[in-house]
Amino acid sequence: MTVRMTSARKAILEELESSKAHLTINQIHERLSGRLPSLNVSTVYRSLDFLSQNGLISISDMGVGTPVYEIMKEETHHHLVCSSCKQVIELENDLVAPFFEQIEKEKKTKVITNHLVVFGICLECKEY
Amino acid sequence: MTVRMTSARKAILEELESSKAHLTINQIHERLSGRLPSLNVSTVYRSLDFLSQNGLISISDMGVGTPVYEIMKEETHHHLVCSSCKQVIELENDLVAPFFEQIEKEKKTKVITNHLVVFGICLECKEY
DNA sequence: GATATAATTGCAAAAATTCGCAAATGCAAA
DNA sequence: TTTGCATTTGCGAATTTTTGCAATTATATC
Repeated sequence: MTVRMTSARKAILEELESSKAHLTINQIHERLSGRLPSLNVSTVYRSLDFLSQNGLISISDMGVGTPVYEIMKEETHHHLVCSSCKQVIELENDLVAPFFEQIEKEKKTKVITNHLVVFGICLECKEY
Repeated sequence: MTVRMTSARKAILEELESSKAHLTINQIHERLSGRLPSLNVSTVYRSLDFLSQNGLISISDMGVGTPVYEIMKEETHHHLVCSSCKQVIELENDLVAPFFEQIEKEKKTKVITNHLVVFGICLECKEY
């Protein structure tokens, strides 16, 4: 089983790379349809699945209804999402890394959650 | 807007309560069709959504393809899922609570993630 | 470069999930 | 208990996601 870097996969990676954003399936498909007019949605689904299985992109539920996809760089990054206003707050690696290390130590495992999403209520929403 | 405890919602809660397991939508619908023969799938979807919005159940992606639902008790509980063998390992609250407290302190937020799922590679799978 | 072959894609059909709306049903107030 | 009414449900249709299979296309080998 040899892995192929096909035009669909390459285009998806490039799009995620340049936009540096959380994109939904539809956004990805739309943005690519100019370049690859015959690109089928099912191929987008399968490609995203493949890329995430291989650690090149991350899939996350950010509470917007559908999962969002984003490029994965060396550095992991994590978010707190406000369940009320949907605001996304960054969780610095310094905050998360010690927690992962603790899990690895106590459970003798290797944590590979590259994009942790924690839900909560932000400061502004708490006040009301 | 008054909230109603309807027969569908009650049945779902009871089923999740007694099975104390992570169940998929289909499992829930099947198990309830004896009691509530005319229960429609769309009602199951809507009820699960309602119950999780109101903090009575939790929805989690445990890496099995579809989300799983489970009853929420006072105590939160968390899991480590092995991406390779899909084994589910418990993460004790003592391990997770300090992390959440740290987030709350630094970000002035209230964390309401009642079922944190962290992915990784378990001890057994690491050895191969 | 050309060729062989297994991995990937497009397409159409199936399955899963969501949605609008009229009918049914809990709950509040009498 | 009964009534009034807003919430919820079932149903059918729309939309989204998954799947099987034949055609296409990347890559390894010559």
